[in-house]
Amino acid sequence: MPELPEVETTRRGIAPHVEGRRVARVLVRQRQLRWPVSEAIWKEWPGEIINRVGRRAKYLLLHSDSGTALVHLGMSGSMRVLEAPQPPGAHDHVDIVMQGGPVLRYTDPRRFGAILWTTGPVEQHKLIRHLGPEPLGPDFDGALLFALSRGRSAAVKNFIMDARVVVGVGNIYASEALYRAGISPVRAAGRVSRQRYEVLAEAIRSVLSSAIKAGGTTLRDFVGGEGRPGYFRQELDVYDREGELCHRCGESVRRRVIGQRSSFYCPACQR
DNA sequence: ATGCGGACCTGTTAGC
DNA sequence: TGCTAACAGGTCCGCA
Repeated sequence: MPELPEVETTRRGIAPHVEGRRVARVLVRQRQLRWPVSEAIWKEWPGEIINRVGRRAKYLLLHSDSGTALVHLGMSGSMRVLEAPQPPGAHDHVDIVMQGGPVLRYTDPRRFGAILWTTGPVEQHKLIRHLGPEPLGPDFDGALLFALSRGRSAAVKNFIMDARVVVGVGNIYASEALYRAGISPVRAAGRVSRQRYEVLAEAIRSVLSSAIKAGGTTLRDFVGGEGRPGYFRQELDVYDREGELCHRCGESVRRRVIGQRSSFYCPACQR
């Protein structure tokens, strides 16, 4: 699924096509996603102008005067712009038809995503309010990671994937950032020094920024807002490279399950 | 408060 | 070739 770079790629891809345009109608073919698609999505949204496409964590926020659509892509979702009509495939659950023609098509085979409507301040929404800082924003740094990690016995990989600590770091980029920082993914979060958290915070920022530049990572089926795959896969150092050679030292990359998720690391470079 | 496991759902691939 | 099991980019929730 889309982690932060893929969601940001989607945001940048769709924004120019929908900002300032009016929603003509919304077609919901499959209402049952992680939660049922909000009724307001097809009852209240049509007629509204999408003023701005924002993002908080992995949520896309389509702002209108009377409310905001929250879109989450789950594990397997994508949202892209169709300039010309195309017949829907099996997992094309929702079409947002814009006045003048373009269609925002939401696709999600596993249906772990969500499309919800909210009025009132988005930052107070139940799914948003508990979230930690944006990793590319001003409130995230090594000092924060250090402070929040004291006394915590959980693996540092799980710690940086905890959205209350920092948002947007998913399974791919957690492994990649820990590799760049030279920290073992299984090390207890509370046993990483302040100095090493500074390095890790910078590694998280750099890997996410580079992935955004590449249009995200496509492992199997991700496409961005313009329908194109992301090219960061070529730049991955460890993720999905079990048995292949470490780009830095030549040791073979290992896979290990941590917190029920596959993790990849170099046993020589990461301590 | 923290940490863990289960839940949601479908598709692809590895292994027998 | 065909069946089965494992695994996949997320994250909420309930329990210990």
